[in-house]
Amino acid sequence: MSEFSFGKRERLAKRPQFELVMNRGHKRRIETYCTVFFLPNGLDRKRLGIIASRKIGNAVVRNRAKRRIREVFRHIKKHIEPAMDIVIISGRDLVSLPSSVLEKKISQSLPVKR
RNA sequence: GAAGUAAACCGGGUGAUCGCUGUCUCGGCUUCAGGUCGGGAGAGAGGAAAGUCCGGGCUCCACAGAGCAGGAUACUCCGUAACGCGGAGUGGGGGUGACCUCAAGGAAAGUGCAACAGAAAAGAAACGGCCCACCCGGUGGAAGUGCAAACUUUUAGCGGCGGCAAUGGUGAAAAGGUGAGGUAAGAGCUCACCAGUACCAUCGGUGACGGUGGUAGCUUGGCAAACCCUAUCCGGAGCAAGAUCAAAUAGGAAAGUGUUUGAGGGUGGCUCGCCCGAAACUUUCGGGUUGAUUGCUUGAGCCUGUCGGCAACGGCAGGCCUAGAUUGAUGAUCACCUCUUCCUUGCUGGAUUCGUCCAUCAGGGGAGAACAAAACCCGGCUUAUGGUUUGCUUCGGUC
Repeated sequence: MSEFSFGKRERLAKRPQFELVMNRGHKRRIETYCTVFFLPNGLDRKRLGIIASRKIGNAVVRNRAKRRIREVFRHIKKHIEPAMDIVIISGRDLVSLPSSVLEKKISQSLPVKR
């Protein structure tokens, strides 16, 4: 697997997994753009889940938000702590933000690889 | 050129890098199937994918059956798997016109409704008003008879009985309109013309209907997007349908009903019917699941040609395979091109209050590129939205 890929093994898929991270994990808000939760999972890889509710817009906007977060995660994932479950809740203003700025803001809020 | 009207088409393109989801394929590891890792090839949202408003396919409920209830539709013919959809027409209404538009059956089956205004809103009666010819009663005048009281006749006007529905500032709507005759006054009461209704004949049309001629009573209001009546159609639920596999709880406790005289279930309105059911079922308490595969994309499919048809559409021949996700796959970055708009520089032309302003062309820079994303699949409708082209109409200008 190449260093920028993002396959199914690296995703959170089920509702209980989401709830575990959001209840037990650390929470960081990045202004009005998004909210980040993270929790060590004891596995050999990190996993990402994205929530984009109907509040932020219609289906097109929600898809766009998910893709942008996924894109950022692909770029920054080699820098951050492995063995971590991460949940990102997209906010309303995230879509209008340039990706370089978004990438910087998210990577600052996550623990760096030791 | 401007304004309008109808229809058709497109839904940014190319390249590079990284990445996502299926399919096919090659190789490694493991293996009962298969899984996993890496590489390659090729595919990957829409005209509305949307709203979920109609209609169907498909699946299950019995083979989809009867009655009631309920719902939908409502000019004609055609198209279609079907429709509440489409096409072509007919008839109203609107527009100078191209064209647009119409929930377009029944109001002498019944029940109902009509604010305000108005005398009155529905078997035209009451009220105001008009008339008083006929019948009756007063009053005034005239004439006659009589000494007189009075009586008779006639006339004018009033009232009663009665006649009339033309008139009554309204109103969306007031019982055909105009003219003439007629009458006490009037009235389709009668007549002429016009409008409308019904029926008959005839011609054209598959038909809705239209043309022409005649007859009738002369005319019977509006609303059925009020109930209703008539005709036609509709069984219910939906891919979380349904099927298979695996795992888990396991045949737990209590109460009730019942074993052929049949409990209970299948079923989303009710009744019947039908099917399952020769034994279990229901309720409460307690416990446990809520995974994987399939359904799942070859279909009323798309394209091209040809034939039939005004058209919707259909027949035939050839070719093509074109998304199948499930926290839900199409994106990000960069470059160039296309379009729109703003700023700026310059040339040319025009105007000028000499400050500048307007138009065309060329260069540079910035910003923007709509509406909106499949979720079983089709046919429609509705709504949202950026453009391009073409036909036609009206008005204006030039030759």
